[in-house]
Amino acid sequence: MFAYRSNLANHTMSSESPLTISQRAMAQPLGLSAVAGEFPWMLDLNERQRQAVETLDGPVLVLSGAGTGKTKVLTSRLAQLLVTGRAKPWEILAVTFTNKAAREMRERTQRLIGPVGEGLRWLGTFHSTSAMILRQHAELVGLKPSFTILDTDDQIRLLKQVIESEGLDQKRWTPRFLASLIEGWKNRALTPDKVPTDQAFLFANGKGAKLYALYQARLKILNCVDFGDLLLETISLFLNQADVLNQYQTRFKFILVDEYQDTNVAQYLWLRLLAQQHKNLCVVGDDDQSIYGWRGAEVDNILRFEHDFPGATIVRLERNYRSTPHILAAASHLISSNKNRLGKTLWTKMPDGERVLVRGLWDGEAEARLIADDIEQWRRSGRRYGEGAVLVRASWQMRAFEERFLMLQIPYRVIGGPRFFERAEIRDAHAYFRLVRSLDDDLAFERIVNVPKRGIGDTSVQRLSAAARLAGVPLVTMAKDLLGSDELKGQARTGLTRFINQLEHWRKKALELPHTELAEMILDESGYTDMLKADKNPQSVSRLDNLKELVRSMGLFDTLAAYLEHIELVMDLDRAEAGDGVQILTLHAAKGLEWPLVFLPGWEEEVFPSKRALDEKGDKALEEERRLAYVGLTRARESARISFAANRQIYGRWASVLPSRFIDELPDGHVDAVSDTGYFTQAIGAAEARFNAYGPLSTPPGDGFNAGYESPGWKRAQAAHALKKGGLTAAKGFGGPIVDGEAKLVAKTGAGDAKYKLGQRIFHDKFGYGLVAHVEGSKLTIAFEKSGEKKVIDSFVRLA
DNA sequence: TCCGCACAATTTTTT
DNA sequence: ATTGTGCGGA
Repeated sequence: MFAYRSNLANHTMSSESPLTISQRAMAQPLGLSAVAGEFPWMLDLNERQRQAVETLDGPVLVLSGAGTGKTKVLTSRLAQLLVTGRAKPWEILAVTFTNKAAREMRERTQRLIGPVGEGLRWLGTFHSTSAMILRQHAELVGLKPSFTILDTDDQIRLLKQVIESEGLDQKRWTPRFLASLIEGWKNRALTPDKVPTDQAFLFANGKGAKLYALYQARLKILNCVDFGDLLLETISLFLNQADVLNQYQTRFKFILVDEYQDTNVAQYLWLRLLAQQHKNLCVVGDDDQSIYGWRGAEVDNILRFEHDFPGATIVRLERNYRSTPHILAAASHLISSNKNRLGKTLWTKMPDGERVLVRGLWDGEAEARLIADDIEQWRRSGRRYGEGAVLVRASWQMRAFEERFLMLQIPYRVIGGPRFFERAEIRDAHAYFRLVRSLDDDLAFERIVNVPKRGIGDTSVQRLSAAARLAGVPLVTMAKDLLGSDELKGQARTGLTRFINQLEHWRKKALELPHTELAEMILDESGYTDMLKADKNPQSVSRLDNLKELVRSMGLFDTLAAYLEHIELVMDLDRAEAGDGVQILTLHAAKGLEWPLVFLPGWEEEVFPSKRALDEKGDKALEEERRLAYVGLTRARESARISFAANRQIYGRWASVLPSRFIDELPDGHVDAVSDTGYFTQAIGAAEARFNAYGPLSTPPGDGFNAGYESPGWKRAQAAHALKKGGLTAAKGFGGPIVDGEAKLVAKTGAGDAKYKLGQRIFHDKFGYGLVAHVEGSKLTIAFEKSGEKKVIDSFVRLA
């Protein structure tokens, strides 16, 4: 990796300096000896990478394939800009999507050039950078500099109020749906007045835009913004205040963007505005790894870069330092089925290694068993668990592996899932703190006024909010007024009185106590911890732990205010990454990571590519799914092992599934297809050969399902789709394939045979309870209690 | 106000 | 299967 530390003084000068005259003239390595010939990081770069680092002027698009050293280029470029004196740290804008990426970029830059990197004020996420700018000029867009950044939960609650205020049916028009529409509009930089009519009609018969406008108005009143606003408000600030825009355009001499393929329209406009003056915009990305279209990313941004920024230099990073040739060839061939791409040819100098393994299994359980066994074997061969990862399309697929790993006592870690700061208990705690910070934080008040239960139910809160809105005062103020009158009675009155008094009490204590002690006091006195302790739910123990962890992390900040300010944007306290364990994560979460051994299970039609994605977005989604497959394959350094099952339990129902079309798109020469009938290497017509190998496993016998038996998987998938339209479906209409009396049973027994014995009582999802009347391999004849004798496949049945 | 039951939904995820 | 949500009754 980076062998070079920050001792610039040692750099030798050389007449073969790569710098131009003008660069050399300007070179001012920040107080260190000027004109270092070869900067140390340069020695570490290949030709293309070097070009990407040295082309400092004008628009630059660095197309960096998987594993081609993208971050190295970015950080070297930062170092280059600083050390050659082309820019002061504060004159560089460097944006990423995640805090993690920003942190990594900062750290690695500092490793190259030392503490100079600390001065990079404008290295951050799109959102944090926008927030910095916006706080500076809040008044110009109708906000106070202290504006609060809403999280999704607050946002939904606010939207709920807005929808209610319009007298709409919450059930038909959910806040969640409106939130996703508004998010989509904001991603495309559409303010309420710009929402196209047809779009507005997606919600409540044309009220979409109006509700959006109402929501925005409420946000302003509450002095809040949501994540989308951070970008949008900044854009409108720039558009409406030429002097402000000019100030930033002048300041940012150089702009760097990471993961450009993930930018949405708003981010594109934002960048275009800022880059206008110096035009030194360098974007780094890979169109083939664009997998976030569903949340607004526009692959077009990267595809159109040359057009948008005329005269752009395009640098292709194609030398891969991660994977073996077989893996690269498989991935490259697969992705070549995509039409919408710029095109790259990855190559490597690595030795061949093993081919990509493709294996068909009887069902999901067998798949988990196989993968677990592989991992054990890997481990026995002297490797670590942590070198392996299981990459799934959707998180429900993780459970099978967890169960298996648990059984075999294979250590594992699930990456992703609910984030620490998104857990209910953490947000409840935050709501308390926010309310203590400022009493007019109505959203915080609403969240915890009855958590734990204080006898202040929905009716009381509704009445309170109505009155507060009418009077135009915060909820806490109105609550005090209300308590002075006889409006509230009984439990609600006692509860609210106590709550308000506690708030006052905590606010006083806030002045004397260190904030961590205050936090503990609040959690105790509010009854929150007692509530969790009393909760019999097994999760409440870990919730209490989370609260302890919360208080601990607060200790890292000087004040409560500093802490709250920080968490609004930087919500990714990494949970402890400890120990050696197999990692289980989604393909999305795997982007940017790598492992020697990568498992890619569940390559089945409707699972991967995901049926839902295809239904919603058709071909566009198919290409994105394919990119996801590409991302998955390119995570592997030494070994990539794809697998698919013939039968899978999805949402509690058994379904017979077909191999993914992506399997047919893999190139023959680089893939080994294996089934438990033997070991196959394809010479000709690989798909067929491969298919035949899987045939016995993956083709459920029965009417209609033999139709495409001789053809590749995709053709059969099409046949199955056609059948489905006619109502004859294995996945939905029936609880599983039925074996007709007459049907030739082509399938032989799968993994474990004769699981069932004569006379056993079983349960079938579709037909209910019955007794086993006859067993023939995996084919069972069952006498069902309700529907008589039927023939079914054993995997669709379980012991009753 | 709270609790329990019926019912529906169920990809991916960052800020 | 699982999990969250909304409604009706105690």
